[in-house]
Amino acid sequence: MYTVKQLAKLAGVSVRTLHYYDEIGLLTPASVGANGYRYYSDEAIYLLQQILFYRRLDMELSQIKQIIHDRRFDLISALQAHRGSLQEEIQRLQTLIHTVDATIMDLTGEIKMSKKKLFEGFSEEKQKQYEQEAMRRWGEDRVKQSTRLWNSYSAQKQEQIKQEGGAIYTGLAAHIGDGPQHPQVQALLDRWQQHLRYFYEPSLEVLRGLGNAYNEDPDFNATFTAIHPDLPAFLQKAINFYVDQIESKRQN
Amino acid sequence: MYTVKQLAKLAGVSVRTLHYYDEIGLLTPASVGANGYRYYSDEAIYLLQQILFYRRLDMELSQIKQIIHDRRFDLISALQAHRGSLQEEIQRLQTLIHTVDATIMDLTGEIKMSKKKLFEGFSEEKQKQYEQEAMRRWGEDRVKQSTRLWNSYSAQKQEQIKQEGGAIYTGLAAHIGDGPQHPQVQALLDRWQQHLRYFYEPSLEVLRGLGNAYNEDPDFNATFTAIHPDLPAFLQKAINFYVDQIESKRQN
DNA sequence: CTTGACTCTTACGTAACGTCATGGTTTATG
DNA sequence: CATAAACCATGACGTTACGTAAGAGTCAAG
Repeated sequence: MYTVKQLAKLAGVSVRTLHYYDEIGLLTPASVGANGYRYYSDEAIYLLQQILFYRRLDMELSQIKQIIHDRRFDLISALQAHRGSLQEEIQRLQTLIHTVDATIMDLTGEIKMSKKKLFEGFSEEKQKQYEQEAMRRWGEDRVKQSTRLWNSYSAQKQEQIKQEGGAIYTGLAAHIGDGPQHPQVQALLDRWQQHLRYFYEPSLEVLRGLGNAYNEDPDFNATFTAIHPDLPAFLQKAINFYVDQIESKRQN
Repeated sequence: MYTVKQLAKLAGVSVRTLHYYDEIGLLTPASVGANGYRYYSDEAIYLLQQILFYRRLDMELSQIKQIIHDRRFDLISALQAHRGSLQEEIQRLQTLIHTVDATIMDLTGEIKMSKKKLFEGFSEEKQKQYEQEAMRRWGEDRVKQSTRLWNSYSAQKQEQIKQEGGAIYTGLAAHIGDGPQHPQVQALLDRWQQHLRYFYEPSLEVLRGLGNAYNEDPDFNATFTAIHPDLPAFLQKAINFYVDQIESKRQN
């Protein structure tokens, strides 16, 4: 038999918590003395540990109550449903982060750059729209040249190139956790630069432009976000670091 | 001038919300009539929209109050700090999901399989511990053979092999969003099977064992989780699908 | 003047306790 | 055995951002 204080200390919770759990019928003492004192049995330790386990998973006490006391309750389904809501919450937070990023960029004025849609673009109406801006930024002949270059590929080759582009982006997404300066990230940017040959002469200027481009174009943005919600911001940082690095090497 | 109802309808919030915002001094009416009615000016629309924007980012009203009313407040830093807490929350939820997964697996009895630590293992004390279990499962000579094989590589080659392994895992992590049955995932598992040649004869049985192994071994588990929190569960599903597919092909 | 739509303030409910406040009980000590 | 320290109890308020009445006053239209 344990008093509140003893059980609380054993389980590492507060006395108030035990009072509350008694109040809502989640964990009731085995007996109550004539003085009103709560006395808990050994079983309470086990139950409390279960409760604390589920609580750590962010489950609501009402649901824990069912899990613990209702034997017919389908625990697996409950856990799976809980897992689902955790996933949804993560999704929600990730879009929030994305909005915050966009807001920060908007405020710091790191915007107003080029437009370009690569592995899905270079075709149809959108292309013309991008072309105009690109011509202004990079000069008419370079753009026309790259368009000719692209059109010279077979449809199959074009598809293959697009896939390669996609692989690079997903590869970058896989290393988001490592930070933009990670060697593997820089290596992928190297690959990207090579990849850009399929479209035009891959200057660092163009690369930097692409890195900043997503912010102005919702479609471009959405493309990267679809791969990974953090990719746009990550890309920008990684490219900036990459280009700076190469440019400083050149100066030496 | 707008009454509460009018402003509420304009902004898509409840009257109670406006009352509350007035109460905490977040959005006060431009004037209050002798009858006690609140009258809001056009500026309130603009302010309210700002408030609602920050609210959508899950910021607390007290902080929004500072942002809106305290001109000296450092908005950028606040947003960055907020971004940080969102990130932390995501991290926390991801580890929760992982725990939930482990619990579900534990309950459904999808456990008790092999142990093996690949691109970080095959060295030192841990190896012996794994070896014993492996011998029981896969037979003594096969294990000894694989150990001999591994030791025959140069240190540099071993490093390279480990890196290749890592690349495959990060590749898999990049496709988590596509689901375990995605062609690219299956292709990566193909590569994995090839990769396993560096260690031993890569049977499907071994592959399936690896897929299930993470659950029993915290270290193995941690290795994959470090790459991507969802990778362990994802791997297991993907491998099962992959192995099933190949085995059914064989039968035909 | 009535009716309906609108306004106000007051206040409880939400989740899971933390934090007093007040008063009774047990245990240790002199 | 008296007293103090430690422990027990219940009650109630505070936390966040409102939702949801309740009760009462106000305004415009018919």
